[in-house]
Amino acid sequence: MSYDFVNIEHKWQTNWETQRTFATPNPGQPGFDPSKPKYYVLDMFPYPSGVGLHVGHPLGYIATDIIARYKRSRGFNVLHPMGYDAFGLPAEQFAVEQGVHPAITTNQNIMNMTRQLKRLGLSYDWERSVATTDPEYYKWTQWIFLQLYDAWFDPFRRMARPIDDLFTELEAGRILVGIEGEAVLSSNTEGVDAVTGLPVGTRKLHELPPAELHAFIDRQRLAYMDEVPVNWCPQLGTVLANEEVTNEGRSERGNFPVYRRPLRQWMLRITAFADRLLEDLDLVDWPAATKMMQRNWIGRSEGASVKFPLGMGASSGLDDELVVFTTRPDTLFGATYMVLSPEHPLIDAISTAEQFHAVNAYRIAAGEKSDVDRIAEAGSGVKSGVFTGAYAINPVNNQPIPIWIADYVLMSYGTGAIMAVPAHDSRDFAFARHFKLPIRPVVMPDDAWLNAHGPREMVGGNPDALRAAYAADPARFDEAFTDHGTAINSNNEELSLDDHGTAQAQAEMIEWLEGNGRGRRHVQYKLRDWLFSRQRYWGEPFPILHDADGTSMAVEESDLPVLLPEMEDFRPAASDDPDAPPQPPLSRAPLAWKQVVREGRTLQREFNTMPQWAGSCWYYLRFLDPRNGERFVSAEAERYWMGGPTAATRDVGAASMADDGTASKADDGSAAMTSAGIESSRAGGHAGSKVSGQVGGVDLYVGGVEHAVLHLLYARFWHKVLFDLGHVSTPEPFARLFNQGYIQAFYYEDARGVRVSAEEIEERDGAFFYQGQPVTRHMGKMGKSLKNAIAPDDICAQYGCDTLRLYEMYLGPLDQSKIWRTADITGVHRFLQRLWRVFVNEDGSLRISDDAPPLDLQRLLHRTIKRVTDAMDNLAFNVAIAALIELNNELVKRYASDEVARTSGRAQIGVPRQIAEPMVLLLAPLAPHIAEELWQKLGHHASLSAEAWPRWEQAFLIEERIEYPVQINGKLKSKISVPSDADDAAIQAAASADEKIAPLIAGMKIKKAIIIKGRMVNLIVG
RNA sequence: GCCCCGGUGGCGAAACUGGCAGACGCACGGCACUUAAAAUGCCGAGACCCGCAAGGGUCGUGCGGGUUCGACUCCCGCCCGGGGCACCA
Repeated sequence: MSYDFVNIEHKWQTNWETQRTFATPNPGQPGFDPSKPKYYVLDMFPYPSGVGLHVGHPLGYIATDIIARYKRSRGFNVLHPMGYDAFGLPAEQFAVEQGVHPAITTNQNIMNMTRQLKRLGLSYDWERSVATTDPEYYKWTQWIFLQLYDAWFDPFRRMARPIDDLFTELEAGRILVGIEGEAVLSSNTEGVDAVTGLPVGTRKLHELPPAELHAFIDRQRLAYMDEVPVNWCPQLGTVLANEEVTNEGRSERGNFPVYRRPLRQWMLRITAFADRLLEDLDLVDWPAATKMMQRNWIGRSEGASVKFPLGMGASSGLDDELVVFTTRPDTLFGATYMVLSPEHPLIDAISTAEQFHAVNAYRIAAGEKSDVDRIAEAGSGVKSGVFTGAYAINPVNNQPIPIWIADYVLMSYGTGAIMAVPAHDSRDFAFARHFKLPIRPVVMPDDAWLNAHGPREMVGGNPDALRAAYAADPARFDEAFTDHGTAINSNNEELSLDDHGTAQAQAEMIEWLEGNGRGRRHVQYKLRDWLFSRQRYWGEPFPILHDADGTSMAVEESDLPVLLPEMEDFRPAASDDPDAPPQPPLSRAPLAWKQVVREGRTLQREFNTMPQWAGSCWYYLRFLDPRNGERFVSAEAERYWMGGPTAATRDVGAASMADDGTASKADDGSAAMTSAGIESSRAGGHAGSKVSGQVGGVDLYVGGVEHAVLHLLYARFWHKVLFDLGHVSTPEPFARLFNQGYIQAFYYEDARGVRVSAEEIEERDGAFFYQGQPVTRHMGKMGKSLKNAIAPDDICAQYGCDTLRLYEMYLGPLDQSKIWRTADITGVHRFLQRLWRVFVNEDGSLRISDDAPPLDLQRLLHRTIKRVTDAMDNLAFNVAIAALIELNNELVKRYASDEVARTSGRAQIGVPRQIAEPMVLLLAPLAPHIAEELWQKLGHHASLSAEAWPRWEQAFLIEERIEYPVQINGKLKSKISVPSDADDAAIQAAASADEKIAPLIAGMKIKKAIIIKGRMVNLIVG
């Protein structure tokens, strides 16, 4: 009987489903074993695509399945769920293309993808499956949104707290309301009023009219509405988050142009968590590249904010000041001009009449400049700009300096204004040279730099002369000196930085600025708040109601979910016009949905929907308890599967965090660096497994690197809010992250550069043809757009999914990109065929003997167990498969060759059961169907998924004799075989006596013999 | 420009903590079985040189140095490829 994979695989997939083999009980449920440790292994869930899977998609799913099966046999309670991220643009666009309602296409696609995934034999607990579009799911997405809406960020404690606590803080006078309605800490030392002892212009709770109080509270929420410059994509008919816009200023989805435009939108206050999102990366075991991307995205810079009073020419009449952020406060004496971004709001107020025309012309030109132009300009180093006619006063020397505008200063970072220090910033240097602005050196470079960048005629000259030349005119040097050095020209009456190193000078300058109320230490982040609303139909409705007077309020928890209304026309209001107003499709919903009457007042629902990312921010929590109708997840299930610390431990951590936050100067929410709690857990070390043990969370999370910032940053943010509010027990959601590589394949382009179907390519004499026409071959990520996708269904039909699983894992390390070559499948397919044949006779009977296996075979088995086990622990499945092939080759050699069959008589000789059974168990996570079938043939009635992983015994790993390579002066010359218990002297004697070695060392003196037990011998002769 | 990751036979790749480089697979060559092919099994194989042969020698993990008895592995300086960030003050 040959290896009939079609029937075997179908049989076992059906069996697993009907026997509920992989259904995983929660604590307290029947069948739950509390004595076992837990292991939560998770895939990034897919969106249900209309074209289905290609063989690149399951790469990660196969890997997690192998781990899930392996961990089960290692005695863990394994949680391994799968679901669908079904809201969002792709699903909606597919529905629009098909002209079918997205609810229908989404369900069809989910069914198709589930069928495809089940065919791969993946051991998911399908009973836990969720779709983010299910009202029973998005009810809780809305509920979490309300947690954000009903929370604020307490800068004292550096954590999210219920909004009601804000009243407490107002009553206690710890929080005050500032001039512009902003929150001010009473501990703020800046501009304190001499009479009240409080910051100037601030008011306490009882001084506020109710409407202002309401507006103030709304502005503190973690989910708030604000009019901000947003990314507006008219062709998608929606606004987009910064993370969804490419560097070229186009939409990540669809590649449509995106325009910046002020609109009132929902925002989530992720910036409040910037420092914790940054610090806690040290707690998790993630790929270095992914951590790096998150760090870059958060973009933390330490420095100072500095106030520059406006001076001559300023027409505002106010005692205005210009605040800038700098990472180099030590160079303040070198600030010879200032630059505002062209969008800066102060420009109109300060520009002089003579310059107004030029300023306006520049502003318009800058606004029309495309992002591509700006990038090109940045690359070229050419700077454009215009003088406003106004001056500011440099606070350290009271000198007036001109204020320019230029588009190399971005409104979206810092304050949209800079102090320019041309001597020590390359952009300012280029600008100052171009516009002949003064360049004042305030940091002396080292001699090496001066030599490398000085005027040609001075190279190699006297260092003193070079220094003098630099101090006299840095413009003679070919670039700005931007490194640390020694301060010069940096003294005033109260401050002398000269001769101090940069780090010291920075500290002294900040001290001076703070002492004189001219500035303060400041940490700046690139991260901006998360634009959370979309003008699309296929998303979660906001659980928010608006009153006619403009106030908004939360939908009652008991009224959740707010169902997405049935609509025939769900299409977005797409347009080519950048100035077209956003028109959320829900504004066209039936009146019965749009209007809600509460306490006699008619309220209007929010018409925006949530973005794609909302559902994926917390799905890993819903899997823990997917059918819970009372809570988003039960506390018990959450604590068990996420493995968070016990309640007692957590209280200690929270207390220390509060103490530290209170003690530090967390004035603007950015100054407090590290909390004691985080510092101490960080001290636990950097080794992955140790750290993940401490932090809790998903034990292994596998997915593509494309989510390095978007999904992973958003999910961490939500998780931290839920953690602060006491809804989850761990500070981080994903203890260990693994990014699998992509599957690449050849694709083909015809003479016009149009891609043609890779399936229909013919190869002749190394050239490629499509329908007779020559085409060129390229390599790229497998997918629909390159027309090189291969469906797993086809491979399963032809070779079986065990073969597909093995092939994908055997291609190479999981985190690398790999090239798919269907022809190469034959290698692993042969392995399974040979395995089958060595166990099973042609008539289907088993070729197994109950004889004790020979010792050398036992040793090979135990070596294999060790190798496979180590490989599994390292996710090195290619190595595990190689070890199994090697063992199988040995079995074939001994028990299946024609020679053996002829001389011994078939069925008389078979694989010893003591070898066969452990081998089948080792194979089971990788190729589960054939393993189950063989296991059953071996006489077992239950699924092998309940069997324990084979153990290797040290005794079988020890050989009687060890073969030592013998080197002379480090060069391999011979090999000797020595009893494994031989001591060094015996080994050396054997080596010296070896027939190849003896003549080489004859008459020489052995200066030194290096003998590494069990490894090698190296004789040093002279 | 800055940051991260990588570079090992014709190809995909192994190599624990510095200890026999190339396990395992593909492709390839030879042999057996076969009318033949396929399939299957066995054998061979890093490159170069010497030898009829058995065998022997030299070189070899991107390049150049260094540390070490010993380096794919550690250090310094380059080259190439992939990815990320990119006027972020």
